[in-house]
Amino acid sequence: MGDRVLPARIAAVRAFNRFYTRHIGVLRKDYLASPFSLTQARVLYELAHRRQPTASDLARDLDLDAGYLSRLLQAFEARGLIQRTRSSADGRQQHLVLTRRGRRSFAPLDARSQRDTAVMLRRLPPAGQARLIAAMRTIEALLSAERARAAVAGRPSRRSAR
Amino acid sequence: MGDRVLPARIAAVRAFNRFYTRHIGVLRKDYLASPFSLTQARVLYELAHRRQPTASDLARDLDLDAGYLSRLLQAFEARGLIQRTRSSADGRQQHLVLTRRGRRSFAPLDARSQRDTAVMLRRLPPAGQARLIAAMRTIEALLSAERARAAVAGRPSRRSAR
DNA sequence: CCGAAATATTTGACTTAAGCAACTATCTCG
DNA sequence: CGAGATAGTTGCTTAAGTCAAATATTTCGG
Repeated sequence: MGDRVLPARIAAVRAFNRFYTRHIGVLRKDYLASPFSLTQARVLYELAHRRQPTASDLARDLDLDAGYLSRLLQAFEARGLIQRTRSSADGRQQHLVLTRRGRRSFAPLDARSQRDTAVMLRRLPPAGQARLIAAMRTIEALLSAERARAAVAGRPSRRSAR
Repeated sequence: MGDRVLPARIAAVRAFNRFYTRHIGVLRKDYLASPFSLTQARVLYELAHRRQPTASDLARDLDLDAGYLSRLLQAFEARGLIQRTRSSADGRQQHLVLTRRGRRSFAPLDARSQRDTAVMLRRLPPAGQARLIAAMRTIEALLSAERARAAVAGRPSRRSAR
């Protein structure tokens, strides 16, 4: 198993990771005005876009510690943002749903993120926008295909490499 | 100033941001084995790749709190990883340099990140690698041009919108 | 050159985020 | 049934990050 990957390519990927780390950090700052942390916002986003996920669904997909998430959800419930109902199929799990109030709280956050993204895009000419998005799609496609391959390579039938 | 940005484009960008947030989170995990946190690693990286930056250079570029950074640097100095010398040009600032020991400590971290990136790239066919990197370059170019434009639009001569 | 305002860094006090391990309640399956 | 798995909770601890006040220098108008 030789190296075979051009150093320049490695450097380019790492440069991008640094760049985007910073970029996402900037976005993170923008969330600061809201009453939610970035992690909370990510959880709310998932809750808003799925049908009745369980806590472990969220923990797995957002890669959050179960204990941390549990407390986070407790706080959401205390604030009346979500409702939790024990699964009838499996009594250990609970299905999570945003309440009307939860949706109302999340809406401005989502709207703001949408607006900020629009502002950013508007600074680019339409052709630039298209190129940006095409590039993003390319990366997503390549990296997720890559990750699938890695999973197969890792172990034939395990759920995650915890 | 109308909206004018296609909703599908906004959604695509936001999807990518979520995707990459997760992706970077995974990378973050990989750093856990090292004796440095992600932020520490980022600081070390900057120290390794610049000539005598000041603390405020780092704080600005990595978007770190000055107080937090100050303590971080103190710890590095205590561990003998960096040396700080007061600037002769401006006595308030100090120039930071990695010591030999600092470089030695950083080397394996850097090597590991390099190796991990290589592993990831190796899973893609060469053409895929090229497409990935081209896409990354495209995004970097578009977003940094965009940011420059935003700065100009914001205020004609301010250093940052703190 | 003086003094006000700006800048770089430090320090103290505090809040929040996150991680780990142990524990309870359910479920699965031979 | 009984030995693991799995879902979620709780207690405990540490790391990360924030904020404000303080100190030392520098800059610059008048």
